[in-house]
Amino acid sequence: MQLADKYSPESIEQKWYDFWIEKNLFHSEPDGREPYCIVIPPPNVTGMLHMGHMLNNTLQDVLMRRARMQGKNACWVPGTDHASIATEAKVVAKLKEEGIDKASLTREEFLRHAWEWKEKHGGIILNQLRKLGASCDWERTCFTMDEARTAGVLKVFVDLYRKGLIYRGVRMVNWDPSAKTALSDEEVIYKESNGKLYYLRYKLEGSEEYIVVATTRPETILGDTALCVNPNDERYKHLKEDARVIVPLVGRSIPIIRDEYVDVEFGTGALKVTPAHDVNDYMLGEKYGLESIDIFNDDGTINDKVGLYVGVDRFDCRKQIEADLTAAGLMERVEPYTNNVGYSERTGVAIEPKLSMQWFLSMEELAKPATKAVMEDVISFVPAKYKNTYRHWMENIKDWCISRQLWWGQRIPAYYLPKGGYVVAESAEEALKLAQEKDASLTMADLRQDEDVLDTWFSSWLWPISVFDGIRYPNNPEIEYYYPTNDLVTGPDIIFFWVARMIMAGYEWRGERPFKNVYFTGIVRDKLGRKMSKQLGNSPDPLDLIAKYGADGMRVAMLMSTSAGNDVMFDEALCEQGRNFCNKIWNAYRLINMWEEDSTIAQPEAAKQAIAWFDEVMRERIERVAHDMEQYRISEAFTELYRLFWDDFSGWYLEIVKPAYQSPIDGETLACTKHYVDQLLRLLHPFMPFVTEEIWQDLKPEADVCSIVIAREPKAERKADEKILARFALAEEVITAIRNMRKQKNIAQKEVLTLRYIADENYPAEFEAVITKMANLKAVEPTTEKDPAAAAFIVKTTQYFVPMEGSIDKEAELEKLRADLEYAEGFLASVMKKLSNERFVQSAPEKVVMNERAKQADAEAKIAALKAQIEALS
RNA sequence: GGGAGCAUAGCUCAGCUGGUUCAGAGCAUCUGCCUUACAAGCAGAGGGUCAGGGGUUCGAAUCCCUUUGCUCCCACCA
Repeated sequence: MQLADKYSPESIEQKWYDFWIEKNLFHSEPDGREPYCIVIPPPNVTGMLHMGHMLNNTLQDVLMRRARMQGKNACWVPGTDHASIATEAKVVAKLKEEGIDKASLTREEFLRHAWEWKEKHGGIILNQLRKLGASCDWERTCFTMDEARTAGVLKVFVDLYRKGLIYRGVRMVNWDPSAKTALSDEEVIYKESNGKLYYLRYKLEGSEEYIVVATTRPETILGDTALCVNPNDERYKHLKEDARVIVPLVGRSIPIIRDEYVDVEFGTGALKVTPAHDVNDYMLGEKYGLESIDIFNDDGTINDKVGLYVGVDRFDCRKQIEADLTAAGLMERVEPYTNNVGYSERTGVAIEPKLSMQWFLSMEELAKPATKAVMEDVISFVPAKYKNTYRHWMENIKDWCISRQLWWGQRIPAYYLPKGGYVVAESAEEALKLAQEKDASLTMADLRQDEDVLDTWFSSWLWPISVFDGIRYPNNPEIEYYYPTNDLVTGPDIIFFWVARMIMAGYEWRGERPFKNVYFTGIVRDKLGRKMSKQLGNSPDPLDLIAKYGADGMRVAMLMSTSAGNDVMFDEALCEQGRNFCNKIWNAYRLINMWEEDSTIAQPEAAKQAIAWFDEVMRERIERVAHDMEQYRISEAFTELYRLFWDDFSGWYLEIVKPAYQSPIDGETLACTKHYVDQLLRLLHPFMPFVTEEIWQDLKPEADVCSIVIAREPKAERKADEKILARFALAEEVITAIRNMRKQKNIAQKEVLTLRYIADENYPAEFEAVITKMANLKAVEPTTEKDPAAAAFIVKTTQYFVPMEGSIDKEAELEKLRADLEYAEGFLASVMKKLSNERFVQSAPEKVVMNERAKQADAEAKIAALKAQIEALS
């Protein structure tokens, strides 16, 4: 086959992906082999691929493809998440564009629109993953809200309810006034905001005295039902036990209560208490039996409870109240103030603490086995530093608010009865049966299902089980075979949302961990260190990058810059490097492909030597890569292979065995070289699937294996011979020294030279042919005498001379030699200092001391050689 | 307020149980090459007080303390 001189990914990637699908190489069914399974962190069904997905899925694909090549039954389950709030918000926005108000629709109508939207946009993201080369088992694609998953969720809800872990009640929750739903604590993000601290005057009833109260939220005075001071505060000791104050503007009379909760140091030491709109105030309200006045509508506007500012948005109201208080002389002063305000993770609006009726899941018992599993490394976290974070959260876990006031999601399977009370069941039919046990006269029409849906994470926490339908059918062969899964690759930002809860669910419904290892990736940042975001516009479209540099190039960029738990500073230059590497691989193959075999010619000595060496290099590198991968040092593993291919194979091996232009190559060398290419491609394939497949298919080393996807990973049958590697390194040094000399003395590479050496044990005689070829020498000769007319250098302890035509610059040579000598002597001195230290010799391990003695011997030999050369020259 | 982590070449980072693979890699820079696989390349070179200070040790980039600077997580005194 004629190959183009540049690798062009666009023409081959689709071809091979289609081929893999056609051959069904990514599909897995339970069989006798060892399973290797990853469940994908399901992206939002209507989402688009971003750089974070790229990183995450590249890593997963590397793990998958490697396991597959190890002969395991590899199964990567893809899917999407219905993402209740995010998707509902998108659908609402889209309807609004069309002039449709959500409020004007029935639940059924809205859901029809939502499903339509899902059918249209859902799955785009999964197609994008194919472009990356993701080897998912697409036949297994799941959706958190499809039939099987939904049935599982309902079953779990009923199960937890019957176990008494799910309860319903009025609690202070995080209210999102934009999405008009409650949120879990995890969905609230606290950010420092520049606000103001307002000092308001509360007039003491029956007196002209004012009590000044500091607050950041003056609009909540509408809901004030008490004022609170610390009982030990001298400033307020004069107040009567039953003293009352008048809420400014509102005119309501409220009691003054005394509680040590109030910080004397803060503000004026007086606190206004609004039980409906502040968590701490709520607790005070409970304690002292205060009235709770909810002043907000669900959308954050003021309701008509008080009759003031009705319908005004909370932030407008704050401004108006500030003005009105000032006008009424009730505003003492206003100070700038920085405090933390909670915002909704999804809609970005400020959260309103709100009392409301919600469903909760009691977490304490669920957390126990899950905490233990991680702390005892039954499930191991990579990097381990996240164990602490995890433990802290788990040990202080709060009940999970699982109800959402949305329509897009799994509807809570609770059915209310006409005369009060409710039943919980997986279906309306079962609910009716339960209801009829209470009251035989009830009919379906009497049941009213709860309006709320469940938190999205209430379905994703079952993911490793539910993708195999293991909730509904806990003994089915699939779940028995694939569960527990092996690795989970995800970001640390969802450690609480998802990872922790999956672990809890795993133990609750399988009595077993859901996965063995969790690999936490970092966040992808731009080269300035900023998080990539739509708002900043600093996030490149990954598909553009793939189009420009190829999927393999893109994958390399991700791999080069990542290590577990560390953020990725993304720079497009990395993609370029990735693309260049593809091209390097391509051209190395092109070279080999051009060679013409002549089985009658003898194998050159240099080629024999190169093969002897490269066999060991392969062994060593295979082992190192395996070792790195075991520890999830994926970036390091890849870098090893990058250097192996580029430096060792292309830079050294190929240059050594390369026949002269248009000369044929001997059969044995060609066969060996092709074997190396085959091995290298296999090693690289998990990282760079497309380019390796393209070349492998051309090479066809195994007639009965249709794709490199299912070819076996190379193994080192024994440990590498360290001595051969070390000896070759000496030869490399000699070659480099000669090249250096050419450069310094302006001798063209083409000009052939002679090398003389004074033989000793550090002369790599077994690689003499390599040296001859790579340094372009006409002869290599042993000698016993120093040649003053030659350029000289020393490698380890061996002296080398390159006779020069014409004179050499004696002074320059001498200067260099003297500098070397000085360095060597300094080095020897530091070694001797250690060795003459009795305590060192006594306390250091024998190996270390031996090493120092070897250093001493080497340094002494080198010094002797240097001195000899200096003498010969001067 | 509590906790965790980071600081090594211009940039991004390795450096695993303290000791010859200890000061490294890639990118960038500089020099010389369009040498018939690859200029998306080849051959070379320069560049670091391992954040500052102290300690432990025969020996510290590595362990301990401390200062400074940055990042993240948790908590939320209005």
